[in-house]
Amino acid sequence: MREKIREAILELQYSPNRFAQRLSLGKSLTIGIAAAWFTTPSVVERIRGIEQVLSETQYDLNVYNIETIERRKRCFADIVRSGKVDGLLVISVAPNDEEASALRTAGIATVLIDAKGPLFSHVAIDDTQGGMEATNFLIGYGHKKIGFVSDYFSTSAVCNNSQEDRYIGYKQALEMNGLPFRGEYVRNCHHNHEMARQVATELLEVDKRPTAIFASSDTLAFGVIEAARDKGLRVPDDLSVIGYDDIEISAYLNLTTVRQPLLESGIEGAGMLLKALNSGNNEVEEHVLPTKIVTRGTVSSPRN
Amino acid sequence: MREKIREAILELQYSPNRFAQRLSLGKSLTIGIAAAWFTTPSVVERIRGIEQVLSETQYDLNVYNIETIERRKRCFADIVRSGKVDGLLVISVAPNDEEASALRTAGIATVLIDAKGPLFSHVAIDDTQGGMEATNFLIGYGHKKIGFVSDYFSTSAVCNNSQEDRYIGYKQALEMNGLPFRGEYVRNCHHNHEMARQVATELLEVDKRPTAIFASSDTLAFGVIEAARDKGLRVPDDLSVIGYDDIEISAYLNLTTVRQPLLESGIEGAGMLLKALNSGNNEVEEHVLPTKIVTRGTVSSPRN
DNA sequence: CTGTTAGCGCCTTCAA
DNA sequence: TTGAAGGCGCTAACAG
Repeated sequence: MREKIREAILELQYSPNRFAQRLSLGKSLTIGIAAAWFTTPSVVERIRGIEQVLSETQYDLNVYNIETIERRKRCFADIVRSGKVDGLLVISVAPNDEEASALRTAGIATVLIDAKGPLFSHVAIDDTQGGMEATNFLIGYGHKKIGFVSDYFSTSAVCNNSQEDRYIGYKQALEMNGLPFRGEYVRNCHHNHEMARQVATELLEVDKRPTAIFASSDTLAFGVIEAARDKGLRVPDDLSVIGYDDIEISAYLNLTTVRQPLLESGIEGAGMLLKALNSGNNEVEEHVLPTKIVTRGTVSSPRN
Repeated sequence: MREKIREAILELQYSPNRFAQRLSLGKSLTIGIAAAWFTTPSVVERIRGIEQVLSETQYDLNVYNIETIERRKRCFADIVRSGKVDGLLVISVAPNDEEASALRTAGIATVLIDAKGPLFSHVAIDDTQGGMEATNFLIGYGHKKIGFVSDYFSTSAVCNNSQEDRYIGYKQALEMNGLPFRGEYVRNCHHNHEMARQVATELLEVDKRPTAIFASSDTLAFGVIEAARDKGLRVPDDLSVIGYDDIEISAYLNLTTVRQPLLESGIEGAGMLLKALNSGNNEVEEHVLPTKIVTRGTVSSPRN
């Protein structure tokens, strides 16, 4: 008799109406991704990992763009109120305290990717470690005057601590190796290569200019290289440059850089969320993914 | 009395349960995007345009990834069967006849972006025109031996005719200007710069090598430039190169290229879909967006 | 203009 | 094991 039903299901191509299911179950059967997903290719790559996992699943996927602070606020508020999603993946953004507790009390399982927060499970990249490795890598080549170029820390709208963590790693590496920290070797700018070019130009005019620069993203690294080119400095002969991210174009431009496991971060994050959703428990789990140096052509030993 | 209800709504923060609404209305109140959205930055940019429009709307947004032919099939089948979406935006892919009529009979309003199809409204880019303009641009500089490098036409999984259209434009421009078409000036390869580098290398070894190459995408153009560099040819002095797309990195690399209105295509497509959804009529509308040449540093007059 | 009711399609509980 | 019924929250049609 069960058999008969099974046959009928096949014959009629029956599949349950999701909307009725949701209404009846009081669940949305949907997972949300909140991300500033148009700002950088890396976010897209993480989303790709998530999608890879969730497509094997019954869950629908809703994507929310939180590029501006206003949209971000609206998005979180909406999510809590509407019950649109059973689980939420937040990429490269840490919800503030208010948002976090709202999410928590609404019982929405939440996993942070590329961000940390005390209330939520997260899969973060060890940016401090990555920054340290990058700096150590330069030191290993014999550099002693090492500059650092990064975004402004924690831009208000959408932020995690990755920029700052890389900076911390940079400082730690200097310290570990008994190298002095010099404030004028550190520059911040908005996140595009043109701005990086400007600040790098200044940086290269400093007294006892750096022989190597660690840029906290590949995009910035390209600006640094432009600045070097402007001044007639050859890379890596006169100036070594290491980036961070390993975006697609970096291979083409032969940039030595620090790669973070983007796809994997999405896969892991989605896996964690699924587990939480299935088990119903919401212990906070912390995963930290390692970075890896990709050696290409923009780092060498300093001359003289 | 209406007033009382309004007050209560505000006071209780009431908002209707979307799932119940959907069930009752028999509508999904959702718009789907079907795209191979991880393959190229341009797709992401189009999605961004769509999102910009739809975020002002009551519609939810569901994104479907149709990177492989199998997923594509499953996606369309699922969409028609499940009634997951009221409207569908398809990016850079033309549904085949079977899929198209299924969509049609299921009454799912569909708009194609960067693709054409007789059954659906679409906003397409005039790639033939763009290919013609690029070629004419080179001819305008005095080039007579012009090569063409592109993807293989219509890769099976996910395709529109853009590559082929650009090729047609290329041929038309030659013809219009009384220039001979030479088969050995045309090369196809898979879509990455490494492959382009290989075929361009061959192309540059041809008897009476081209003095200019039109690459049907910027990524391929970079491969062409690499090939030129390998052979000690200077760009643009010894070889002019024009690309297509104007992806972000092209400005950085100073590539002369053809820009297509990516964001706008998303905005327009979403607008058309909304209009169709609201009016209920499903006349086929055809929008064609123009391309524009971005003059930078990789094209000059041929030497001697 | 206000109030009531049936029904959307499913799941869960309880009765047979 | 199988069947019947109530309810999820809303909309639409109808009655007062």
